[in-house]
Amino acid sequence: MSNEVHLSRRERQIMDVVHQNRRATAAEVLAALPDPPSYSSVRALLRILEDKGHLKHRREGARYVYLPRASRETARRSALKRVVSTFFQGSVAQAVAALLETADTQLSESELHDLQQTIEQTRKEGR
Amino acid sequence: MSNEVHLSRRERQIMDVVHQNRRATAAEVLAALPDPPSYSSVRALLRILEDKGHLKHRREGARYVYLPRASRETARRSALKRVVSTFFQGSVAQAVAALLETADTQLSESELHDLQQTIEQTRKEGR
DNA sequence: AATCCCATGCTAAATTATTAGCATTTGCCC
DNA sequence: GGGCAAATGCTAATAATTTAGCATGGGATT
Repeated sequence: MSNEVHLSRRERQIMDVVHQNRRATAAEVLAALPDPPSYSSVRALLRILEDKGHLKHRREGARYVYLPRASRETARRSALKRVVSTFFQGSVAQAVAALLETADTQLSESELHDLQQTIEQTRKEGR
Repeated sequence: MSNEVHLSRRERQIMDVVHQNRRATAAEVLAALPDPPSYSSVRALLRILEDKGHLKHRREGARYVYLPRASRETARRSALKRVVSTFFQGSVAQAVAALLETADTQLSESELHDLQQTIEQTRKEGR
């Protein structure tokens, strides 16, 4: 095993499922995986991800519920950071602009309003 | 070979390098890779990525320069989309907010101004 | 045009990742 | 408490990825 920070294909798919659901059992992961392998394989990978420190689990009745070990905030930040640095040459402003220009996302009036507030506040805080 | 849309670990690393630089030679990819393998390995992977349709190359003097086959816009959109759906439950607004709150990014006054303009325009366009 | 340097093409071997099987454990319901 | 259903632990086989070696070709400089 590479034991690096970089996940393998399946490992990443599984982490994505767990992040998307916040938490997931082996059965849930299996159901959400593309080209799903056997139940057994999913469990093996969950164990590997836990060994590597990416997941932790809690017993819940008879089964294990897996959760990301890193906080939601941390995971979000690092995912965004990667995208901004890889695809936007580090420009947060450009990334935000691209998000806003995404055609298939309908931002509600109130969401837009909130964003303006956020930006206004950011400006005032002088960052 | 999996031939799926999902890239392997090295494949992904290499695509990231190419995206970050917009274009890259084998030597440049090698220099940018973590835990760099041999030159030969990098070239093999570049060829695989080309076979899979993720990269194309141009001859430039004696060497090949590799470029993403998908347009920059497309690549950006799909990267953002994945992050938003995986980590933000599909909420673009939350993703934008998170980008703005990232502590280690200094947004200049003028960038913030531009963003406000963009949002203003988005509101006017009624999306 | 010969030579040197640095590039590529191809292929086989080594390493990692992925998979499923079987044995065992756990919880629940009767 | 016994038995059933459904979970986990472990391990070995298979498949995919990753690697490097060796042969070959191109281009610039002399």
